[in-house]
Amino acid sequence: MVANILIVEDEESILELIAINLHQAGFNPIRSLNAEYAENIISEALPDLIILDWMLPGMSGVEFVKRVRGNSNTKKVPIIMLTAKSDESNKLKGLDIGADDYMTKPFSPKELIARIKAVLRRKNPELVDEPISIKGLALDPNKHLLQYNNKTITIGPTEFKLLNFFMKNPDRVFSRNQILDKIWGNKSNIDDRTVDVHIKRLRDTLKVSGQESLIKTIRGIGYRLSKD
Amino acid sequence: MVANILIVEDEESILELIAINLHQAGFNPIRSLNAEYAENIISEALPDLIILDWMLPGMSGVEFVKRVRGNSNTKKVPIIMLTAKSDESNKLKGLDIGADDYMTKPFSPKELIARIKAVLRRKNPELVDEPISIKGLALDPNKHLLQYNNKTITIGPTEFKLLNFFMKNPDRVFSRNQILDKIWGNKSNIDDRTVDVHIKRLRDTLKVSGQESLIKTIRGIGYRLSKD
DNA sequence: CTTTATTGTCATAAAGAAGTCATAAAAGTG
DNA sequence: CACTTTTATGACTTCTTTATGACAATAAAG
Repeated sequence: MVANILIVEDEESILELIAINLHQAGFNPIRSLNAEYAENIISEALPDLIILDWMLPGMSGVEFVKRVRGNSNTKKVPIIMLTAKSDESNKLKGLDIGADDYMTKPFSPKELIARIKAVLRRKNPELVDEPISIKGLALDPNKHLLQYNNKTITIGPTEFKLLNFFMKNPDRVFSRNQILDKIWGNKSNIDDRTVDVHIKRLRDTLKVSGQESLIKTIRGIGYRLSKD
Repeated sequence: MVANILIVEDEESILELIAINLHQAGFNPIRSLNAEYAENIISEALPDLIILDWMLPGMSGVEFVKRVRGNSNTKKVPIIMLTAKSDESNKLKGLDIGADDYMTKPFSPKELIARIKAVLRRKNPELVDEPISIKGLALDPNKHLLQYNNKTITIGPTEFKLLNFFMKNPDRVFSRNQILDKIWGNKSNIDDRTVDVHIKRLRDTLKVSGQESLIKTIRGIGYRLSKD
């Protein structure tokens, strides 16, 4: 449940600085010194977010964004652009061509982390490791702990991930395939119906809190958690 | 388990002043008059924290921080920067490039110690030698003593460090690799599973106090100590 | 230089989870 | 209501992960 963040930055010291800060913030940094190598990485496994320098040797940042956005597999990956302070005009251009946010250098690592979290919260809420509470159920990803009115509930790994996902995306319906993608990863070739079984197990787990119907079945579509 | 603190400061009187104060506070000061020598020291044995003057002959403090942060072996070492009062702008720059805290000269030794402890508490809580007590278990790092209701419990060195670490970081889950980093040091190439064995030994040790399940297994993730 | 403690590793046992499937149950449909 | 489609559930097997005991190497103590 750790977010993989691809950093594309040609200046090694900055690359490393960002990587260290991401690591300390609990993310998994993936380093790339140029856009070409970054494309290889992406084609192998989709990162959860890309931090991209505007100025790159070879393929430029703009070109890279265009290509990422142009490919249906990768077009949804959030991108944060890094630009030199002077290039104010680039900001608009960057957002225009599809970046989700931008930052001017030099920036504080703290702010970078904050922006990453903001973007992830918007795009992939379940990847942001913040405690969340719904209907008396409190889930804390850092502590890996689920409590109901301060009483700890024993819960299995997959059920924990499932519940975390649903709690961070309340009131939305997800198909079994969407759930498989998010929880099992987009490479798995697992049966649709396995989701049913885990939903069942999650409901059983939640029975002790009387919240066994927290997750509703939307017939023909999938499942949904209602936050109130 | 005494924290080694490297001081990089070209003015000898200040260097000595800091060193003496650190020594009195129970730390182990290591002196360096310039960044180049400091690098040698670091390459031999990683200090637990670095106190770094901004203005140095030869390689500057900024450059030094960059290099420390740029090396994967040393990138995690906490750094406190010392700057002249006037250089307010440097403060931001220093924090930007990766310092953990900064102080303006002149400063009081007392404040310095306080900041060191604050940084260590944040980065390496287990190095701050303060007694701690959880669920009737009292651990005193200074005395290297573990007691349960005033009865001394015999405990091995590694198990002591482990318990100290967990008690200073309660309620948080740590992966085996995080634990290896913290207890064995980030250079060791020790097997993951060795952690299991030491957890087992620690649990055995704690059996006499009936606290053998103080440290919980979080399957697929790691281990956690619950403080209540 | 013995003797004793401590360490890290390994093989194996034990425990826990995961995924699949068959069948029951429920929800739509006409 | 009879029939079809979809979901819930329990059982079972397989796969992973963790716990444990034993051992050899090393360090520390006497």
